[in-house]
Amino acid sequence: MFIEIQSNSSVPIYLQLAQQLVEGIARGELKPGDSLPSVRAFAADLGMNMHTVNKAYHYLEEKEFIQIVAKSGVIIQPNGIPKASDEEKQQLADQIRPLIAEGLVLKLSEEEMVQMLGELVKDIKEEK
Amino acid sequence: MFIEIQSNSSVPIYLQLAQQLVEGIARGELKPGDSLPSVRAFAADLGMNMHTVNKAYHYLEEKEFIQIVAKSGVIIQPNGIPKASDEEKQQLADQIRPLIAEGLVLKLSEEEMVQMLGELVKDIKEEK
DNA sequence: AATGTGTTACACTATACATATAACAAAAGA
DNA sequence: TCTTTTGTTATATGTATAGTGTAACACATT
Repeated sequence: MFIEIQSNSSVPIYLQLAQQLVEGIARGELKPGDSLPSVRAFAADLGMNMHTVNKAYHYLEEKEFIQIVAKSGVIIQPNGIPKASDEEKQQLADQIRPLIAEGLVLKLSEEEMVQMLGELVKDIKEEK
Repeated sequence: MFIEIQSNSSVPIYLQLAQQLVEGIARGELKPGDSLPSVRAFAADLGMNMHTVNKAYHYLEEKEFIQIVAKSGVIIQPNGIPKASDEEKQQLADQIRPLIAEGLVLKLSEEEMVQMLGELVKDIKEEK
């Protein structure tokens, strides 16, 4: 699992970390029950602070993508991650909506945006 | 042009305003050359501060969606907004990517995501 | 001449982000 | 049992963003 953090990005590094772990799960590289590094070990590995890793972990726990077992460790949701609820779909739609609107303003057709989506899915699923 | 600001949202209100103006442009409700309210009038109308409206305007100017004519007023890009450059497409893709990954983790198929996209396009384009 | 415009400059509060250090209590391993 | 490791909690510091408030400036517009 290779993590790349861009310190100059406007995306907070705890979020970058969480998002890349999500990609790891999407790619199947991180499977249910797999354990993640301890907050201290991961922080040292990535050259960031313990609390920052901890924040990424809690962000993912909030989404129920991982389980944090106090004083033991962190694992990928062992029972598997259930299919998106209506609420989760709505949340995703709410976040994508302004980006779609921007695409429309930039005169991208629906077909072009569908193609972009397809390329992203392909790119995420590719082992790299 | 009806603007609805959710003060409890984690999305900054200047961004909410900018995004809804973008939707207005995408919908064709705001056409090239149309003038926007002054920062003071808009702020008073929306119950927010002048600087907050100003921030939204500069956000849209940065994207070249509007033109700010100093000491005169603000208008929608009069020459029309050009089609997305490769860089703009890449920026959009970078922003959508983590959302697609999350969708995949939530076991949404590519088809379901394409359908979601289609519904968003339809919804944005609808006059309401 | 008066009004309206975006701009700029302060000041202030609140929150988010990130780091640093330290201590705690319980699980895990030797 | 003893030691290490674990996530948790607490305190502190510094930086940046968000949002509001007030005021003045210079230039267009009317």
